[in-house]
Amino acid sequence: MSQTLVFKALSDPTRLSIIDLLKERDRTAGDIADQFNMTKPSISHHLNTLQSAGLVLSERNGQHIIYSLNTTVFQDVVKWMMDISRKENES
Amino acid sequence: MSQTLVFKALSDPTRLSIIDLLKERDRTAGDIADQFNMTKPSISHHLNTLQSAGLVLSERNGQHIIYSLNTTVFQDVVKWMMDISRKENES
DNA sequence: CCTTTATTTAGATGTTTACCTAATTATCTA
DNA sequence: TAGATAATTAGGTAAACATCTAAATAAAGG
Repeated sequence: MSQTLVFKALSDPTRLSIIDLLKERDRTAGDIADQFNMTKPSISHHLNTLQSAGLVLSERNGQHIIYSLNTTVFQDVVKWMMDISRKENES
Repeated sequence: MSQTLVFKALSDPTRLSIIDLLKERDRTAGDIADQFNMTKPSISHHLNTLQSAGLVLSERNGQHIIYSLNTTVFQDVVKWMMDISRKENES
């Protein structure tokens, strides 16, 4: 996991909203795009950014591509962050 | 705390390195700049980005400005992330 | 006060990013 | 296999970002 890549993927409001949607349930690309006032290609680009960072997974199901959260990467980031909260001089 | 602003601040390798340095101990702006192959104004800009996101705090001490981590914001992000790991359909 | 040291602000420039429209690829079904 | 539907890739543009040099601000010390 590239730390920078993950944070870059999380640094856009549209992508954070996509994560919120996927938190409820897995969704197709079109389903996700319908929730936004933005073209499908733009959403596709955002999904690709999230996937490149390892934050989401995709699986084709016939004509549809279903996106889901990859929670393990979130857990890795949590570990890194908790380690910061617990600073050297406080450990 | 603006989620997007925090992640944007974390999405740069130089800024992540600055956080690593501050994890060891509080440091002056010049001390931080000395650790990088980059001009002081550039580092100053990065510190400003981190501070705007609430990730670091600064305090003037005579000629020096001392930077430190604001761990509470990291903890807030951890909470948000842990909530994602624990998805609706799994709770 | 004048000089030195520490740091930031301003202004300029090349690169990256987010978005759009148009075109392409992949799959399903009649 | 032709037409419809789902999604991505390609190409272009405007805004944002990282970096630099030069100039400005702030404090310390002779």
